[in-house]
Amino acid sequence: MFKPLTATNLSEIKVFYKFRYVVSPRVLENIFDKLRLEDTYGDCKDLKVMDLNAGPAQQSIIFNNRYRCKQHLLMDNRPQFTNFWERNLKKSHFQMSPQDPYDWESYLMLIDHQKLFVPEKQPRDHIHNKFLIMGNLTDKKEEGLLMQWYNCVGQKNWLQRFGRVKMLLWVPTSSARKLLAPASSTQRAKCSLVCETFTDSKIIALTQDEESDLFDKKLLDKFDPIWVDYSSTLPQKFSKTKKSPMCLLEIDPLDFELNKGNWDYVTQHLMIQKSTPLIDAIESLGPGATDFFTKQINDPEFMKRCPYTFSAEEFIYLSDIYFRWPFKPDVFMNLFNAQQEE
Amino acid sequence: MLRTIVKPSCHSATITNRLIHSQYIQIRNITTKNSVLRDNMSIISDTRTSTIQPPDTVFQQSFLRSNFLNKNKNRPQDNISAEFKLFTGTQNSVSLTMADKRDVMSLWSLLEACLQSNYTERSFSILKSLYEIKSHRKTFIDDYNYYFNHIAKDFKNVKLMSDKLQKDLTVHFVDIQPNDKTVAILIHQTLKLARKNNDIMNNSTRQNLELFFSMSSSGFKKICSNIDILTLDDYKTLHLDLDMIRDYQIPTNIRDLVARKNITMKNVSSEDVKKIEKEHNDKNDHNDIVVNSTNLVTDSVTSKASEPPMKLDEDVKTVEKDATKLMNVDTLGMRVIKHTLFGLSLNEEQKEKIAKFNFEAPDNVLDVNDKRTVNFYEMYKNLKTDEEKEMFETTLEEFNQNRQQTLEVRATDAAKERWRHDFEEAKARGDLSIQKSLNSKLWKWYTEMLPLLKKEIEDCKRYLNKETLQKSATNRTDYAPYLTLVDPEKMCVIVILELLKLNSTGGISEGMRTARAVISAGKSIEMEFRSEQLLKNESYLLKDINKKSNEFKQYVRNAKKSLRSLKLDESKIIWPQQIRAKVGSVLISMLIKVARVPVEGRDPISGERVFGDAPAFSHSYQYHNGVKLGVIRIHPALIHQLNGERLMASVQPQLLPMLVKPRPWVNWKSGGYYYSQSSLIRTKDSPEQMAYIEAASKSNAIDKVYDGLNVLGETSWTVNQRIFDVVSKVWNNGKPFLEIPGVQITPNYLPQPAPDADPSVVNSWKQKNREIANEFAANRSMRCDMNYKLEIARAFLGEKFYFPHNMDFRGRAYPLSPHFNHLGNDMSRSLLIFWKGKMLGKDGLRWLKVHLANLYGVNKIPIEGRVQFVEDHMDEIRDAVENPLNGKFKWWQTADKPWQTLATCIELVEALKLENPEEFISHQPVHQDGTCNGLQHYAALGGDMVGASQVNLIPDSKPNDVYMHVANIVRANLQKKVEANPDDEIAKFFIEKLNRKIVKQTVMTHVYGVTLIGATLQIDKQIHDMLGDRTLSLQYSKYLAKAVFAAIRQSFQGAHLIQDWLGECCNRISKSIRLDLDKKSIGKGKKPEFMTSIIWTTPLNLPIVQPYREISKKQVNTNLQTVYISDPFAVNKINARRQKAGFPPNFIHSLDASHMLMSATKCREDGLEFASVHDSYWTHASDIVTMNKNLREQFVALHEVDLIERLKDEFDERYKNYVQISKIPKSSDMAAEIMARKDTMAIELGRAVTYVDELQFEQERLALLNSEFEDDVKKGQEMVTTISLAKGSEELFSEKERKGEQNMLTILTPLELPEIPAKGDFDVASVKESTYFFS
DNA sequence: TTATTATCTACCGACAATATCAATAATTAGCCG
DNA sequence: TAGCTAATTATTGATATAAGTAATAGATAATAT
Repeated sequence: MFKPLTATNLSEIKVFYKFRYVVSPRVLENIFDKLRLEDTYGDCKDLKVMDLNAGPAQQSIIFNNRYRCKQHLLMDNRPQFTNFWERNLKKSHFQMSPQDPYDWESYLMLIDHQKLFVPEKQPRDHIHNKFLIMGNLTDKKEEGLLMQWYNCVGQKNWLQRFGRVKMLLWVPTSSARKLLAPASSTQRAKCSLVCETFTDSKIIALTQDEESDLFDKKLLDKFDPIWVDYSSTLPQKFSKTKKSPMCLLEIDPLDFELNKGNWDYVTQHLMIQKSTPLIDAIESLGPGATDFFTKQINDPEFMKRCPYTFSAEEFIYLSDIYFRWPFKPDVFMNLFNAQQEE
Repeated sequence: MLRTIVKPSCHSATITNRLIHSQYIQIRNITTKNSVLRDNMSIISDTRTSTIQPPDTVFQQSFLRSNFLNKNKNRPQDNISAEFKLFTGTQNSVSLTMADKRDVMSLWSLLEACLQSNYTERSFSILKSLYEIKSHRKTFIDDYNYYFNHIAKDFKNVKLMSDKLQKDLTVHFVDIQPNDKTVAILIHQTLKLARKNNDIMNNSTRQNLELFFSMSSSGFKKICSNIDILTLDDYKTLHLDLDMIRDYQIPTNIRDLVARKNITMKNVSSEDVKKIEKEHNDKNDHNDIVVNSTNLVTDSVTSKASEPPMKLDEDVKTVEKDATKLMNVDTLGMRVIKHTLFGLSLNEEQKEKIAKFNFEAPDNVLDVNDKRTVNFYEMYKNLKTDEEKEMFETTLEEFNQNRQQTLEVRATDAAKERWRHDFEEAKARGDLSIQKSLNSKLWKWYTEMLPLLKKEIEDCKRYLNKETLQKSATNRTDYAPYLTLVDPEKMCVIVILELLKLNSTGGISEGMRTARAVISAGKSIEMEFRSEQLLKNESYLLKDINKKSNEFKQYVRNAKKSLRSLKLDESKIIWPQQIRAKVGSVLISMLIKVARVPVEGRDPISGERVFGDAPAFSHSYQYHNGVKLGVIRIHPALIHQLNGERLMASVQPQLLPMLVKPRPWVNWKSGGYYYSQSSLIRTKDSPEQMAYIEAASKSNAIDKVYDGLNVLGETSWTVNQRIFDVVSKVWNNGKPFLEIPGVQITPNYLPQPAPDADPSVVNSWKQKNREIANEFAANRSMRCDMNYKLEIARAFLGEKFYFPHNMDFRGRAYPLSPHFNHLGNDMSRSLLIFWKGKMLGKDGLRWLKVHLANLYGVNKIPIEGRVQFVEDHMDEIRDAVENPLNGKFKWWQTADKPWQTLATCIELVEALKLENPEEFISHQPVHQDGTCNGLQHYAALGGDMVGASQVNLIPDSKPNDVYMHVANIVRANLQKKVEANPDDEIAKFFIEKLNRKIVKQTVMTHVYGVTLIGATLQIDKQIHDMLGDRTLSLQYSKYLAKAVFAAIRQSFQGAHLIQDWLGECCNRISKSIRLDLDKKSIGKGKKPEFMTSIIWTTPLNLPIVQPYREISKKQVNTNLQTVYISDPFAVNKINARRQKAGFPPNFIHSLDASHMLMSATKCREDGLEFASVHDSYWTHASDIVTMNKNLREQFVALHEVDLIERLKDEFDERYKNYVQISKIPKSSDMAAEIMARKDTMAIELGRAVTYVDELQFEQERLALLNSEFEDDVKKGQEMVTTISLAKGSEELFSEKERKGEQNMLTILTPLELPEIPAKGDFDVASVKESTYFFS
């Protein structure tokens, strides 16, 4: 049992790098109550946890007190936090890594080279029951990394190569809104499709603010999240720009099989003109796409619909058609374009 | 009834909006259902009123030094004077606010379009809009005249016409007075009607004419000067038949034509013609060859209609150029050009005439009947006497006049014919050929697109005629007037060529950016339209003349020739960018609809090959850094057909080298090509720049600039065939050679990693492939560019040609024709030689050798050493000439500039073959380059002794090398550092490794204001291989960059002070505001936006306006997508950073440009051929000594005036009543005073004082001071404002004080520029004796 | 008014984001006795 | 048909987009507090 950090401890941290962390033990306990991780990890005695951008690590402490997992690694490369650990977590049994969670190399190093943290590889027929990823990406700028982690689920690489590894991520509420936007929502974006196609994502908790107000009420009702007050978070003093409304997502990867390259290409291009009827938008897949798709789909009503109304399944259907197109352009062509000259 | 109730306008509606709105209401009942005016103005949306205003005319009076103009006029050869002109407020257009100006421009283009398409009603409503723009009123009559001239031709009688005018000017356009042009229109129409009704001598006609003549106060002569209105017949009738105008009232250049009583237009007796011909010939003192030669030329304008379609196969085949065939030669664009060149090949008669020349040359050159090249250059070279040469050139010139016209005007026709020809040929061979032949495809697209386009044009016309009641497509309302201007056939051809040309541009490998495509397509249409207009205007004056009379044509031609150079005041109308985009997109979307290509693919499931057809183009998007980018993709199948090379289509036929001397520059819009309009200055659509140039042009202040540019344009060139042969051999080989990359069909991408590979692996794969794609694209574009160059060179083999020039905004000259010119790379330079040859002579031979050494890279040793160097390498040189590619030594290939080296080797060896090499006729340009020209000017300005000697301004026995010098200083400084600190590893490293090359780029770019990090990266590029580690090498580089900066500062102290002074001036000016600025632009309590750009005039009076402003872009809807384009007329605050960074280099460049132009003029006076590449000057070897002398003298002449002082004087006056924002310590007395005054002001006003108030008070004070009444002046003197109190604050507080102090008060203070730094001891006159100044 | 954060980084020739949605302005349609 | 409101259409401004952020580091402008 490691005592949760006190306000005095935490006041050592001066800068939060625009991130936000829940530090109230009570709120954290509530959250874990709701998560019911026991259902997945049982007694947790084989559970390994990777805690990315762990920050003040209050959540890690509460978690570990509760579940006593086999291995718990905190990763953060920001001096405010690593120094804080140095001073306050010396006696904990956390494994601390000062590497950059942003850098893919950090994981290769830890797992493949130094073998300091080696998760078990499990088949994809169930959620991984010995490996959990926790993380905090609450700065808006980290949205890119969040999307990449989501993408890793689709690619089955990075930490997701070990199986369907659950992720508990604190993310900006605005990002969560995009990710969870259902079909026919105006918020629907390509990343919503990533989320819907590759994961089962749920809102567990969120801060109440103007961002959370923008969430679709029905959606929130469905998740029935825990409302977190800013008083249970750090930093306490913040300006408008550093408010960082945030939201905890429980992300369970799904089992799926598909040609990701084609799928990416099709979704990306169609979602550019998401409110344009398919019949008009489809040609942007390549010269002659209209002819081929119209013939293959053979459903004028479908062609009249707009991409933002399509479900994940419908996009898979479209990317299957794309796959069958003999004259399809190389989906990687445009990845190499557009660089500046000397 | 007019609607009288105007709804209250909304908040955001600005002045212009309101204006438009009210007009709309006024005009409603004139136009029908559709509101034309809304349409008129719909492209005008952003309506902020301007705050860019040049100083008003009150200021201007005092600015113009009265003696300046006279002085200049009387002594055109005058040296540079310390006087300057400001060109402010001299033009109405300048004093327009920018927003108004934009409205005017938009309306102009619309007016032009509507009139050309005869939408008179609509045109009239546009006129009304123009009339409503108050600031435009003064010149409104010109617009009205334009309109009136168009509609006047439809009047049945004179009464109707004058009634219309009467009504317009009294009812609709109150207060507008007719001017001389209005009168000219009335007269012309009256005469025309009279002629038709055969009552010229009728009394009423005479009465009408007399009445009209009396309408304008400007006098008969002025009225008669409208040669764009009055025709030759009119002049004749007025002068000869009616005797209403006198001889001297007729414009001089056509007086001769009119005065000849015996020529009537109806019947020209053959005797008369002979007489004329005789007179003409006598006058020119030509012999019979020339007389005959005149028949070489047919009047192309008159013959155009009746001319049979070109027969491509025959023409092209008969005059096959005798040169190595190039790979990819069979490309579209070049065929067009070649065809036009060949298509005008000599007919039998012409050949005969040419054969009459007394050639002394091998038969193959002579025999024009042989199916070989007509190589004018060989012919010319082989003529024996100067007389014959001169005669030959005259003949060629006349012959080329028409070829030039064809080249500029008929290129699209030629392309189209070519396609059809290829299609028919392919059809004859069967379906397969059609599939294979690119041109056949293009023809098919063309035929399919044409009906679509015609239908669209019909729709547009219906819309414009209000026939259609249903809503038009929203974009059509904007583009409709413009789409009806150009022949649809031409538009199809243009848009097809445009799309093919843009393949692989903008970083897209199989396509192009949509934005760029639509805009350039629109621009091309506009250019075509403009060119047609020019053509129309040209023949206007003579349009009534009987065209059938064959003999008379010659006469006409002569008249035209004299008129050609006289096209004054050409169209200043430009289509708004949005219109270009819309026009372009409608055409492109049509092409996308019809253009298809056969394609081949593989069924992913069965694996079978599948054939089909697909659109050749498709519209799509890409993401670039998460940002969308519209692209037009080209189907890979078509890309394949283009064989990996970009099509040659983009060689805009209008912009090739010219076959005749360019039209001389006479004003800012007139010069260069004959049928495509170019502007003196390459303004980036900046209205501010244009306004100043126009003002300068109108006041005839920049004639010297024109002179200089004309010299550059008159230099005649031809292609160096021997180099061409070598280059084409290398080219066809397809392998990399020197800087020519090898042929590569597709990039060799790395295979895709497994889908579940680690992200880092995927990323590095992407990264590497991106690099591969980049390199591939770079190589291809390089090869493409080379291909252009070679193709143009090939087309112009044996031709005599010229490069028309214009200037960038600093005054540096550039050829108008892209790709192939003397500013190009080593290869294109080597392909160019002077058409005229000059005997080497003693000096020439020597300089040819020096030149060779310079090109090789041996240019840092004394002249004699260079001569010696060449003499020591004669074996290698001979080897290079005998066997350039497979010689023993391949010496030339190791040169700095290999191709030019080879060219010079050949010239030298040829000369040495002669018994007396000094008698060799040389065509090779020999260069004289300044040693770091920017620093030369800086040193002269700063009077630096050390600096001046390092850049060879001071006579010396050997040339100095700045780069070496700087490197040495750096090394010495490092040495000291090591002595002080033996552990300084970096210093030690560089003491060992430092060389000239490492510092060269940094020294060079230092003049351009390179920053520390920029220099660091440059140096890093040089050294990172030595160190390997990236972070380490950057660390080292930064260290050295600092050291280099210090060293430069050390040795060019004076120069540096100047540079700093320029920078500080710029700082202050760009943070200043006009006292009388639009107060509304200042937000409540906010700081005003800075709008003042740096403006100065060069020693040649060219006004230079730095165009750096924040750009504001808007999305514009087009048929394909929205495009994001900037509105050039938007009023934006300046970009202070760029203003500051750009000013020092721009100022220096404006000086070196002046130097060049002055030198050019001088050299031409001395009879030299002259060309320049900014700071490299070219002439014949024999003339180098003269040129060098001229260069030095002109440099001295330029710098004899203290140019910095001149600049300061100019700034002081130009920015006289400007106010800058500054900070002073709160603790100072001045601050206290200002605060106190502010408090009293606040009490006076009863509220807190704003910046606006402060400005208002100061303005009041100045107004009082300038008042006529003594009382007021006295009041003004007594008045104290916060700003008057702040006078002198800049000098009062030093930089340090400002930095150190925490508590600062922001104040407004009159703009004051820092004192000029003291000049060093260097006397610029010593340059006259400095041999190595340029070498 | 001051502290933090974003931007930009050598001149010229030279060359470029876009779809969508919500809010608001402008225009048209419709209404009635 | 005048004069009003309702309905429709056009315009404008804000926002999201993708998804390694190649390296650098220091001055300065812009923005938020």
